[in-house]
Amino acid sequence: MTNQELFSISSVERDTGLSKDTLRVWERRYGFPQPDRDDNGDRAYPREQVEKLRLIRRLLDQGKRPSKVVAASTAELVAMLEETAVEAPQAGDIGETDFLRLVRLHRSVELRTMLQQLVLKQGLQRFASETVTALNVAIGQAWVRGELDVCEEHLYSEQIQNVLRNAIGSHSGGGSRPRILLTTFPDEQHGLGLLMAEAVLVPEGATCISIGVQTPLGDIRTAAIAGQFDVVALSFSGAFPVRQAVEGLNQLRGMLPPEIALWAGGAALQGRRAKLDGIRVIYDLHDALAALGEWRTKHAT
Amino acid sequence: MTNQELFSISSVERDTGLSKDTLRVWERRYGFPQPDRDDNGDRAYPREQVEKLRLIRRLLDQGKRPSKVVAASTAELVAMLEETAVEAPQAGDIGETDFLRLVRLHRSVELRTMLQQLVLKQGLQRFASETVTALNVAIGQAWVRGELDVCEEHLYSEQIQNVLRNAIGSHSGGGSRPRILLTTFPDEQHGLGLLMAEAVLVPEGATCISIGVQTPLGDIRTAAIAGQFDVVALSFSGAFPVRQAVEGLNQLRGMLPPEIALWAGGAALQGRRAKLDGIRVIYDLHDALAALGEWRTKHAT
DNA sequence: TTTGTCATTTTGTCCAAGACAAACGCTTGA
DNA sequence: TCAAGCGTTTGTCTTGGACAAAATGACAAA
Repeated sequence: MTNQELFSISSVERDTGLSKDTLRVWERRYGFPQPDRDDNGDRAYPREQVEKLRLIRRLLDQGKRPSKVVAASTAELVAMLEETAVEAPQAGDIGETDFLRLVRLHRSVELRTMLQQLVLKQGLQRFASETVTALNVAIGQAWVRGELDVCEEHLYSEQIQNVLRNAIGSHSGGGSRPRILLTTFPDEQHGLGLLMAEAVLVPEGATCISIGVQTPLGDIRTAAIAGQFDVVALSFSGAFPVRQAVEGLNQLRGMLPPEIALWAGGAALQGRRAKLDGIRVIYDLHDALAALGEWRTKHAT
Repeated sequence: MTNQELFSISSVERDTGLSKDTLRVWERRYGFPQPDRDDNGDRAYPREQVEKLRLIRRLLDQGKRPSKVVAASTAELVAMLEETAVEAPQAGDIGETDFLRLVRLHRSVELRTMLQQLVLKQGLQRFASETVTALNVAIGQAWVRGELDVCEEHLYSEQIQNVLRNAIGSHSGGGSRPRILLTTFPDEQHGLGLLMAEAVLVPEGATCISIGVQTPLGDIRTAAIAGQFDVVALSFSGAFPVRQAVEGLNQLRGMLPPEIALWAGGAALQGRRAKLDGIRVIYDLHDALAALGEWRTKHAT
């Protein structure tokens, strides 16, 4: 499968997140990718094409259209990526360069120490809402520039998780209200947003229960009712199709009893607000605090 | 997509882990599943067929052959599953019934408290190597019996992760040897095994760095060398195809410099030992301790 | 009894080209 | 400024055939 420098269509599907069908139809329509064939007539993708596909994937996630990018040259793709790169919000007390250096050099222990010190210095809430957000952007950009490999991205993600989960754990709240259920829809894989939300809400005394990613709608409803939750909070990464998010949210709103609030946040929803009756859209992590305040005002006994 | 009680072929692929191709070819060959069709002529799987597919998946993971199970009735499947159900190892200080009750009732806070108390009482190592193992089995069996839904499985997994990560974090070792890199192969999604291994090894003073799941082989090599690791440890869940594991391990062994040890553990490897020259197979978590001892003896200065 | 080789099923994945609905982006009209 | 209409783009689903890798079973040799 991973022989030498050639990848099967399954490997490419896994590595790029593009379905086999999509890969085949792009080849037919745009002439790219154009894999070799092995003895069996099966597609065999050279490494460079797979890497180009990853760049394309990135651009699609940013909203570009396939017809504009799939046929473009690698140089053009890189140019587009650097053009659309948002300027990173300042990471506050952290030298972004130093940070990236630690990730790139696999200095995992130092990386973790540094993150933990930041938590202590800034407090959990500010760390999650500002620093982690900024670091995510920095990592994303470095990835676009080809400065990181998969493994380094993983390392970063693991260490952030460790630090956040540890810090959240030490805030063991006493079960006060509201009780918030955190999760994502079935097609969403990224769970870091949930952890960041938890990090902001738990210090305020909310009881947060995360049930991880990819929960079917019916199960969310069951869990929310059985667990006597006050709020169900969903997270959507930038890659999540907006349409699907809106549709699913409205459907879930109809399934939940009206006394359970529904919150939705994440990159996919930034700038959207229409067609979401009865749903509180969370625009950033500070806004999550505002939403919590609103809920408490409304439910003050 | 998830309208009412009907699921698209994509949803079923996601929920069961069976590829679209497999679903279609089973329908052609064995007459099951036999989905309805929507207005567009697309397959629309009723909920009960999806659930039956999950039972089948479970049996396949246990080594049954598709021809024997795909055409069988639901009752027969359940019978097979209960027959092959291994008797659960005793969970030690925990009433398994009590535990399952907490998961099933979504008493997440109590669940977490109970787990944390167990860690304190048993110590992290015994907790990970005995209790968590037993609980995993209990959860798996309850799931087969249809007593749990996806969401409850997620809840359990999240809470275990929280407790383990917290406990590991408080053992912050001082960077002593060996330095162990923990990860899984690209097709492996389950990361709990990594965390359990970490929980056993960290209290012994090893420096464990987990880079999460699904790391390409080339990246593992790069990370191992760049991070100056002494050991690379891989985890394989029961669902992982043995053949692929052995092949990948041998390939990785060839890519790594000989001074870096390679350890492999997890349900998929239990009972295997052939064709793994230069690889230390870890049969259970106690054995991980033995492997650590061996390494230290060999590298004593 | 165990071990190794061979032939025979079984089984998952891949291919091709066509079809179509949903989403997009544009223009038009209020 | 927003809503509605209309081509165009685009991902997913379809069918049926093909084939290699894996599992099984039969048989011979150590």
